[in-house]
Amino acid sequence: MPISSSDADFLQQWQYALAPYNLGHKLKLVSQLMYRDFLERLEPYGLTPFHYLVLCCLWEEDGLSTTGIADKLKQLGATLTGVVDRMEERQLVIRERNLSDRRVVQIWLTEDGKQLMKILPPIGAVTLEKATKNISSSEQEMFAKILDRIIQNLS
Amino acid sequence: MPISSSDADFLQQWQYALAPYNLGHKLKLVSQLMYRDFLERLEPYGLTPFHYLVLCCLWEEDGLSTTGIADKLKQLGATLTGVVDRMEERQLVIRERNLSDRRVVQIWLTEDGKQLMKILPPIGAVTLEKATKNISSSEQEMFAKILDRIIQNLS
DNA sequence: TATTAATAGTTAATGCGCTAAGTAATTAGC
DNA sequence: GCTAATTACTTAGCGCATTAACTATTAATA
Repeated sequence: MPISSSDADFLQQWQYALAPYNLGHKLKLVSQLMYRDFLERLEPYGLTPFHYLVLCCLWEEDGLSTTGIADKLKQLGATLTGVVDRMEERQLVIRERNLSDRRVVQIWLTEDGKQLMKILPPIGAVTLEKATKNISSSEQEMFAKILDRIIQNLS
Repeated sequence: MPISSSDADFLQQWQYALAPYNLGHKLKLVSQLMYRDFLERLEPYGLTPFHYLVLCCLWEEDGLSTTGIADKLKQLGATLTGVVDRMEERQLVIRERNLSDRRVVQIWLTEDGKQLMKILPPIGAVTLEKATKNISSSEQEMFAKILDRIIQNLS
């Protein structure tokens, strides 16, 4: 049974909500394309974009708890467990139980993790600049503000 | 060894590239928040946002090949294999080898898959409207155009 | 001070998403 | 018309991401 013309009319009505045209899919795509580009640039270091996110948090404030990082990045604790496991294997960080509250696990940069502070941010900037090369500062600013509003709307 | 003031200066220089403040992370977050919201609304149907994407493609053109869908959604073929596997298990689609080119696998909607055309688009629209409730049409239009430019830049 | 509730973190199961390698089938080049 | 290259798809292995259930610890309360 082919799609009838009344079905086509129905779809037309909702076109703004249909992939691959809708905003949600475009956002997914942009996020994914930036992920792919950055992942490729990180490949020589055996790191992932998520490792970079966690390192950024720790460069700003070393010794954060698992929940502290999860909150900062708005990610789930269960996700952090796996990521920090792999970062610990790669000797980027070490885990340490907080003595005054033994439920808390604090995460500390190793010397390797600290050294990457000089290396990774410029690499992240390359992906960012490739993505926004023909977009003016004022456009980028407006764009970022709309992203913030959507984050508010859905949080 | 605490972060020294010269390290702090260095980070300052790259702040636009550092999570959780940079554009890449915000884009990831928005994409993720829309995914979560939509996934929750789809839960009663046992579907995922990716199933919706594939269904949208087939509602527009039934019988697309695996590669046809992958291209439309800019996803990798290997990803589609798994997603279509699960959609076939849930009897949303069936796979069929193309007789004139037996490398090609065509994907056809089942009756269930067709029926969802009347149900899912309004649900997707709810997530979309929640995300953009306080964003004017002209802002949304500009926003979407910037997304398209970034997609071009990274494709 | 026992009991209960809340919090921090982990584990397990499932579903994307990536790369790399593998299998068939088809097309191009000689 | 044989060989080599290309194309379509699948598989396997690993890294997120989500939910739900679970352990350990701390806080709240009767």
